[in-house]
Amino acid sequence: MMPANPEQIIQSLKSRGLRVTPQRFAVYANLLARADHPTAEQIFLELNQQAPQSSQATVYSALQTLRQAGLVREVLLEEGVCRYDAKVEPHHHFRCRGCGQISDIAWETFHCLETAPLAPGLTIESYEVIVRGLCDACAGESETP
Amino acid sequence: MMPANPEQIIQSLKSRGLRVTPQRFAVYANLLARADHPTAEQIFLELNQQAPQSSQATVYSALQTLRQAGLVREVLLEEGVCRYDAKVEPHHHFRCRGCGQISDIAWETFHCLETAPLAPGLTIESYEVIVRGLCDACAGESETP
DNA sequence: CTTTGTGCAAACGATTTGCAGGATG
DNA sequence: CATCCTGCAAATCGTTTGCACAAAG
Repeated sequence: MMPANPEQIIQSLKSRGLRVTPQRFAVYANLLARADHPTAEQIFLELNQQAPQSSQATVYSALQTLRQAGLVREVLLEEGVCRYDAKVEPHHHFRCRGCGQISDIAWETFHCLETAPLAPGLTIESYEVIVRGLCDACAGESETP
Repeated sequence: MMPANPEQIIQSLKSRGLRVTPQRFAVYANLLARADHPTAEQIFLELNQQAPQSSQATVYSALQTLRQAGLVREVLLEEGVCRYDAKVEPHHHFRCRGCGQISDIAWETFHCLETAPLAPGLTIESYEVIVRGLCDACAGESETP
């Protein structure tokens, strides 16, 4: 992976034909630096924790732009919440029912479509496995109720 | 499958300890009769097409109740839209990028977890494969642009 | 008769929009 | 210097809530 180099971030933006603005840079850099899968609002809050850097509308618009440029991906695992992920290479997700934490699952873990031809007439562009359950910590807690 | 029998619907509701009201019955019957995966609003509109039968709030509340009772399942494939599905047995989904249509994929099509032990410490409760691409019709349209 | 569901309208949270001013390439 | 981005506040969309009335068991 090895992200976080400012030069690389700027290059990524430029290579997609995007203007490099402080706000857009900040949003993308923040997302690259995080291992969780934050919502737009979480990014907005973290960016402006020290000093105001970016308005709400700008964070939303930056995320849309980044998504259209293919630098960022959305993750939809909960009702009414749209999360974002700077890791665009294909991978799967696990969501803990207890704490809501979302973790990545390596792509190589499953090979679903290689072996199973889908319904005829469907052109497959991508797929993803979503796993739900309890993480280590949450499973331990609910063990002895 | 063979749903749609009013008696069966009433029995399903009762068996989960739910009161059988006309509105709740209508919401569940409508969902059972549909092959698509409608949003709450779509159900609301279809129910009230002929004559007013159920208010918006009641449809939402009925769906919540049915979901808690395990008679209905939510399907999250698009940003900001929560769809519902009366087919609660495990299965996968395909979403067409062109028309947005969602179709079911039989559970037997994939067997992901049987062969792949996940990360240690994770208790798996369920999983689902989400496939994206183009359906027959949409693939044909975009063939010669 | 007690409990639970319904309808309405107002409240709500997340996201989008219109527009004027500002920064980027 | 033309284009695109930002910030603000208002608008919008889907969903939830509070409360009085009505219906189910």
